[in-house]
Amino acid sequence: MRSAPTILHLDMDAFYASVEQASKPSLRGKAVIVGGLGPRGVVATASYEARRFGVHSAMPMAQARRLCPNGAYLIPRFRLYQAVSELVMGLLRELSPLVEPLSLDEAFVDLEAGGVAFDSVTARATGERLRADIAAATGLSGSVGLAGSKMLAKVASEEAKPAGLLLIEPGTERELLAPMTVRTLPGVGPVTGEHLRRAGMTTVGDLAEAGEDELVRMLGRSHGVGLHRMALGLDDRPVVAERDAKSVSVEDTFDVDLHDRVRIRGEVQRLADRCVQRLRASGHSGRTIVLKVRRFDFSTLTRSETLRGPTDDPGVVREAAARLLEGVDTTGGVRLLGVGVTGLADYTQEDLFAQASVTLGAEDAGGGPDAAGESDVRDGSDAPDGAAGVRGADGVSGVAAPGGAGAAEPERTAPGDPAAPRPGHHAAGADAGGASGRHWAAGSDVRHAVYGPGWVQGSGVGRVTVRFERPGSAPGRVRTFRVDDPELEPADPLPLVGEEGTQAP
DNA sequence: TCTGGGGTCCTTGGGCGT
DNA sequence: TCTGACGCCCAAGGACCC
Repeated sequence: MRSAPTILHLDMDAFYASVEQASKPSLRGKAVIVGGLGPRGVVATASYEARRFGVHSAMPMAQARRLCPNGAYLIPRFRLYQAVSELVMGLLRELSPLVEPLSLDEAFVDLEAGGVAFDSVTARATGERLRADIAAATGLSGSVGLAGSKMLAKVASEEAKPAGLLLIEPGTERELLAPMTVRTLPGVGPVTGEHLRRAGMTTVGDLAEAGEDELVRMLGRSHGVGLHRMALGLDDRPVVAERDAKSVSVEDTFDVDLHDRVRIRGEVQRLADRCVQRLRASGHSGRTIVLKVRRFDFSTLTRSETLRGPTDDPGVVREAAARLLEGVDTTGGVRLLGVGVTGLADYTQEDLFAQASVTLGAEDAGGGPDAAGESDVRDGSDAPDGAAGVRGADGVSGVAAPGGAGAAEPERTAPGDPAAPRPGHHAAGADAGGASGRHWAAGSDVRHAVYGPGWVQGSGVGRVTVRFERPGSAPGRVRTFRVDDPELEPADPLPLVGEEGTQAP
């Protein structure tokens, strides 16, 4: 806690949905829902217009569609969000070297360390200027909270939403917090919230009054002490610019539960490969391999194995994951599989022990960690590497053969594909524009040789519907083409402001 | 009518060396 | 040699966050 409100928390308003609205003028003022479009998708972000229908983050997509049947449903375009995020983070770094990003759309900034603010007046002015700079650079709005601690700055930005700024004057925090619900405090989710409610505590003031001992008794040492301090408005965690990753993982939820053991093994191998790609891209190796399995009834279990040293060898990770899978009962079906690596080493290093222990050991009496031997160093080349690519881009493939042809692959069905090409109706993997299979994901960017830049509004029955507009333009016209129209091709997103996306009226 | 993906942190309990 | 306390590592699960 410091004496001046010089910790800033920035939270971009409905970030993904706002970026989509900025890049697609016809969606401005409309209900926009970004998230997974498959049968088991959930909402990542809903625009404020959609929230009026009761749609919110983490809600199953099917439920969102019932509440808001006329909304525009889009898959996330992370590369675009990342680019916009970098612009915004750049503006924050102009204020201070101490910037702590929490996600693509949120960050803390220590204004005092940047020398740009030292009291309420200068802090507020800095916050206002930041909001204006973000609007100018991206066309988006963010909410700003200013306070003497991270926790309070975050509470302030939440209160300021949307498109506002709130500064909490030091000395006023306890009375401000007291009437707020316990869920306001970071770390109080549905479970803890209910736990507290049953004990008669619903407001932050109740927690402050209950005292530390009572909260420790209920919630355990760490959580109890932390929560009590927060309830009193006390929080001295510093803004930390660099945070080391602690784990890397990938997981997939399947449209339909997997039963076939061979198929399950294959998916685990794919996930292991993808996980290692990520691991390597981040410049890490890791020592503990984790397999995650979510069963048909949503019960989740994890199995892990710690090697003798860190590895980034795909063969080693694949084998460990496969071994872990052998110990898991999958009868009844599996809805999600995941592979992760924790215990990360700073940078990649060839660790002979790790490779050897997996190759030789592990199977001996009890699978103890004592499987010695350090021969047989490999680079993964002896594993059936080719298998990895077979499934190709793992996009959930929205246009898969309507009616029939499904027999070849009973699992992972094509997502609902009713003929009517409603906006954003087709599931799709990642950002793929789908050049190869001529699959046009709803919301993805395209360019037509004659009509210029646009985006896919929907596709089906051999047709793709494109709206031709760009950031800053007036809402554009819609045209429909054959999915294999040679004049239509996938394109990169245009910048939201400037260059091609000029600020037209 | 269901419940994503990528993370972090905490707790509990067992095994093991000293 | 046995036993208990302690600390550490590992495994598993759970809550929470965006």
